[in-house]
Amino acid sequence: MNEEQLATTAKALAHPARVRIVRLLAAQNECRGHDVFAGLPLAQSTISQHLRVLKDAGVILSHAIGTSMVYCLNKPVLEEFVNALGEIASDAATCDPGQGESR
Amino acid sequence: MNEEQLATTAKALAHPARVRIVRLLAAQNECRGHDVFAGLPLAQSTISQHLRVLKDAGVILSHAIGTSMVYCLNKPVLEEFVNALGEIASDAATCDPGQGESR
DNA sequence: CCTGTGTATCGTTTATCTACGATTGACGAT
DNA sequence: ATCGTCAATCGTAGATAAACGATACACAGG
Repeated sequence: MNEEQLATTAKALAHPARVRIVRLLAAQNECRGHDVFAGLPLAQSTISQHLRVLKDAGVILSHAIGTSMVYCLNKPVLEEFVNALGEIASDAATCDPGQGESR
Repeated sequence: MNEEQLATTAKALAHPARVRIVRLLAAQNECRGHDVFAGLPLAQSTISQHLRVLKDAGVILSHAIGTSMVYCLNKPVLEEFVNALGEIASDAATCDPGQGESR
């Protein structure tokens, strides 16, 4: 996974509301739009925007069912991201002692 | 890890240049400032800003050595992030068939 | 046909991010 | 003292992002 892709996925997760959405979807697996709208203290239009960001990044999927929408996590995408970062983290040696100085 | 923390770390990783920096540090483990500056096609001041973002988020650590700086990954922070996301991903069931529709 | 429901999109405001050059300050070497 | 190096910070311009209300649209039910 290249830098662009990693950054794109990270960016999608770079807002508390979107993390919350992702958690909601993980917990419920297949979630009605209405439930998402009800699950956050934000305007419907704002949440819709967040959903779009997540979708554009490929983090979630959606399909219409009747008159409403169903959202769910795109598990493979999330997993790839986690794995790529996990590799980076495990490549790194633990950092030395005297660190915290801010100059 | 709460939504805020997850989002904060994700935000730090939400730019290709910063992902690149993180990879550099993972590869070299303890990296001179000069090497970071040389490793990216950006102005020194810009890179310094990116380093600060990463540092503020706790993703990297730094300390002065002589007249220059040394940067390294804050492995535990990265690992926590990866683990938290990994849990979310594994909580989720794989998403159903007919998905891709954009309405 | 009118109405309500569920979502997406538009338009706007305010805030944050990105990038750069220029400057600053600390330090070493000459 | 003067100069060069290293890195952070300042100031600024332009690009994106976040939030909202208002509006639009599709569809279901009466």
